[in-house]
Amino acid sequence: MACWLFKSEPDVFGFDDLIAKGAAGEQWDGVRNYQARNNMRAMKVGERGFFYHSNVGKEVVGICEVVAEAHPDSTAEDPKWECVDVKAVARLVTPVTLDDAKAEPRLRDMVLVNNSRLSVQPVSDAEWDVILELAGGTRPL
DNA sequence: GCCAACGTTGGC
DNA sequence: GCCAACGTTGGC
Repeated sequence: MACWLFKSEPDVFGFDDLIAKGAAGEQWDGVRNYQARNNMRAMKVGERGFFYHSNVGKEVVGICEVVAEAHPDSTAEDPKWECVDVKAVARLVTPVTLDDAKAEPRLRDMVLVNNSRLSVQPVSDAEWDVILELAGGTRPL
């Protein structure tokens, strides 16, 4: 199973906002970037992703799970823009900051470290495990 | 608030 | 199809 990373500004839509949506989750709308859209098209129900807070915090705070595969983004005028639905599943015990990720040699090639502008990113299995290790694991919502 | 990096647009 | 101009993102 592939792993992912979703970026959002907590001022606009943070992890707590996703938690508030409950088990039904929420569509990850607003993406207007082909690379990010293509990443969402590749997602399968049940795959998990990190939830990263950009600008404010600059840290990975939780884990979410895909509950609906890519479909047209209802907030877009052009149906070429698609999005998946995700729900929150767990918090990280300790958020992992961008600085933490940059300081970790095993995350040298992580997209988060190298391409800060991509809002939906693939994460390798190895990177996934390293982030969880740095986070000290997860705790239930 | 600034600016670098990146992606998209549109003129040629 | 190239590339300059422009807009946006996000770290600092």
